[in-house]
Amino acid sequence: MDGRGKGFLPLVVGPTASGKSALAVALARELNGEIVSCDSMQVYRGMPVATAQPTPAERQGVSHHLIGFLDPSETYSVARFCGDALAAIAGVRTRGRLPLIVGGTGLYADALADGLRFAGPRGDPDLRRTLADRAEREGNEAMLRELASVDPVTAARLHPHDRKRVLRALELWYGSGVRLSEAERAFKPDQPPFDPLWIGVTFADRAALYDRIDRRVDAMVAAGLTEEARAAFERPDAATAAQAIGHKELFPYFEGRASLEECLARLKQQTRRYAKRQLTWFRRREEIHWLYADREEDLVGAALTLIRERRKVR
RNA sequence: GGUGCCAUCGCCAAGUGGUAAGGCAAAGGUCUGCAAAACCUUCAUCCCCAGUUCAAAUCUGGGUGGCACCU
Repeated sequence: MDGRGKGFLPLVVGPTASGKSALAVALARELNGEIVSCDSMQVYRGMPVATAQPTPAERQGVSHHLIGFLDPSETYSVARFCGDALAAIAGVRTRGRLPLIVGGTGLYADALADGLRFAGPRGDPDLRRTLADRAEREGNEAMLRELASVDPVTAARLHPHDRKRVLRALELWYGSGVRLSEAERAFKPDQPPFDPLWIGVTFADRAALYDRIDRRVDAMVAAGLTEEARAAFERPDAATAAQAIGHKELFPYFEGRASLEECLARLKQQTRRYAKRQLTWFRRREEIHWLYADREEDLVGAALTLIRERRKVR
């Protein structure tokens, strides 16, 4: 044993622009660690500004994993992330270092920390498309009714407008004869693979967070966001990458339908809403030790204390 | 100073006597192989005062504020 326990896994989470990345780098330097990003959009290449990937200067020599390694034409998913993250973590441990998970994609963080298994049936793009076409013609209500006849448990908790999830459940049933409601249980392992330490970073004052977001968008523009977005506009990304906030908001400007100012205002607003959603996601995770960037006099010190105390206990 | 028009939630905006549409924004929430996505919920008694009326955001008078034009 190296004294820190095989499965010890600190996770730094929180809304965008809260200062997660900077904190993580400081921790990594202090603890001989490497960073494993937990961000569904930073995985992509060609959008470093929009997704706020840490620059070489910001990384301060600390190794970062799962950032900018994937072509935007590829789709990504929780399942792929878990596989990639597990491999990255193993690599960091091999080097005798401490892996630090950092990122704002709550679903990914949860899935990784809880050790969700995705050994079951994969998605079926063709079937998915067929179902989507049917939903278009027959309506959401009809699709939900159909789901109710094969998987009443899942159907009961879904709203008819939530087409994405209704179709996903149907896809699973028609593709593999598995009910989503039953597959769920199989995902969670009895023995969690890690001993996670959740550290949340945010601002006690919501307005302060929103202000940080606005300023960061301005900084992105200064760093070349417009040029980056124009490239994406001219060569549209596929599936997952196209969902990122940062490029698509500027498209109306390129199309001459709105001013740059209007688009940037929209971009800031979308980012604020995203931060709000992140907050609701993480808030329900009670184990998170929250640190408030606008309250804490020494953020890094506070986080280090949390980590060292946990190690002592073990 | 005069004349005219206007005054409904943070913004836009329906409603011309019968008990306040809608959109945007905001807030709260959901979330298990697209999650920076998708979805759900909540959110005004109508500028103020007086009057007419069974009943007024809707009519009348006065006040206040804004816009336009005139001197």
